[in-house]
Amino acid sequence: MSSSTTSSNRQDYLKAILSLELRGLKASTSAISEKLSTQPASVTGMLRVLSGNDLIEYIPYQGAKLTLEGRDEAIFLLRKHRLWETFMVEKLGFGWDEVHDVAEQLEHVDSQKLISKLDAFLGFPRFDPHGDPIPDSQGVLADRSTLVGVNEIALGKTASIRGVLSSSDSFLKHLDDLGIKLGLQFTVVKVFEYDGSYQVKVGMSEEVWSKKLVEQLLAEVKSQVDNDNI
Amino acid sequence: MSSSTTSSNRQDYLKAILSLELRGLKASTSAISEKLSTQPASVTGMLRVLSGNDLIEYIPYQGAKLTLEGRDEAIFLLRKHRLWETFMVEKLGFGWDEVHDVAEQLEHVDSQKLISKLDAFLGFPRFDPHGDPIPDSQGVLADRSTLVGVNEIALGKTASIRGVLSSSDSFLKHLDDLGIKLGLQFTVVKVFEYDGSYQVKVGMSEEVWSKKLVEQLLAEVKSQVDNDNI
DNA sequence: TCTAATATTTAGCCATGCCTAATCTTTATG
DNA sequence: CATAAAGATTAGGCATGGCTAAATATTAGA
Repeated sequence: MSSSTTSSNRQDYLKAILSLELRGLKASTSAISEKLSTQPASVTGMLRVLSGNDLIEYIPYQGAKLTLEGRDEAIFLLRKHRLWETFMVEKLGFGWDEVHDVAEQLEHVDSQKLISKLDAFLGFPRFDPHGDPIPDSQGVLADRSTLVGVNEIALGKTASIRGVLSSSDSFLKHLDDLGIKLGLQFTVVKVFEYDGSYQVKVGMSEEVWSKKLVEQLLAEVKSQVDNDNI
Repeated sequence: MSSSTTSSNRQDYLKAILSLELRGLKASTSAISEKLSTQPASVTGMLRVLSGNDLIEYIPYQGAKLTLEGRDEAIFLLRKHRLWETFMVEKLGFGWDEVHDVAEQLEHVDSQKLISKLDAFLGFPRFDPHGDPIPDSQGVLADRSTLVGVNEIALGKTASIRGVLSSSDSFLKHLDDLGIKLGLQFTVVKVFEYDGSYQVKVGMSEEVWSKKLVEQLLAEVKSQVDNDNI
């Protein structure tokens, strides 16, 4: 189906390197080893292999850089991961804090056709349940700058949740407990400062969003690079 | 998620053994090796391992038998395989001749919860697109004896396609070409003998079902054991 | 700049699963 | 029942991808 011949294992390395590059960090041996929970010595061995396959450029002691080919493959993994997460949340009713580990497995299923059909089935979503952009079939990432923080919404306006800036399990669980889901429509009822930060009261029910929640939602879009859901 | 700790590789062995047992054959070294396209010597090695894990009973030169535990695991694989196939055909619009290989990968994804949610999403189907029964969450296989062959349907009656008795790619492709899909409703217009076999003309369009098709659909349910879609 | 701390690589090993060749067992046949 | 053919197992390797310990580079601090 797909032309990929890279093993699931090696794909994990490509993902780890992409994740580092996306946030502007150097893909050093130790950074990769930490991401994958392997020993640095193991990473060195794999970097040699990936380099031999022209998936990365690797100079000893200097870290790794994805080649175009390696980047394409890593982006496709990202696409698969985020489409599967979207599927699980939107269609199967998973909580968005539950889907990462399973998507981690699903993304290694090798079939171009499966993914393009899944994409169509989901209505070609541009963002996943965490609000992270889903690469399209050409590997292009949507621009998230069209999204605004909750604090930017005028009083009385109606909007809906498209994503969050942190995908820590505890935070997502917290949102679930508050009844806040992806796609939820709400009206801004009141915005006020509290304890040096914002509180936003919305019309979806009587809850006042917690301070922590608002902080997360207020964060600048550029802080997104800290959130890799890869 | 799932309690399974059996590697994908070993799972393939369990599936192969189940497939043989379901059709009443002995799970001999050579039979397994043929199913998996490995060398007999490799099978011997793996049977030792599986036996050590109490997934099979293995007596050298005597073949393998699944233990209860091994059988449960193999049945769960069958369940996953057939649910994924159903998903791909019913929801994603795949042809039923295209889904086997991908399901082969998807079935190794390890999450009980994913499968029970998928099952619910599909409406707890009892048969997959090939008409093979899908084990329920308790591992119980539905009884296919409620299905009847096309020749058993009285003239003028309406029925719908629930499955076929052969899942060879060429046959499924042939059905697709004729516009015959799972769930298709039709009315029996005419049944007649031709060249020693049956032809059935149905009201779905002007096609006369081909001799080969009719033979397949006429076969007795008990011949199902020849058809393993595992 | 020289050294100490940190990062990286090399060397040597282990486990998983596969393979071929050689050596049994079992089964089938005269 | 003896023996050949067929089937199964053991022995010895190979590739992948991990690990630890030891050696070597790089970087940071005095």
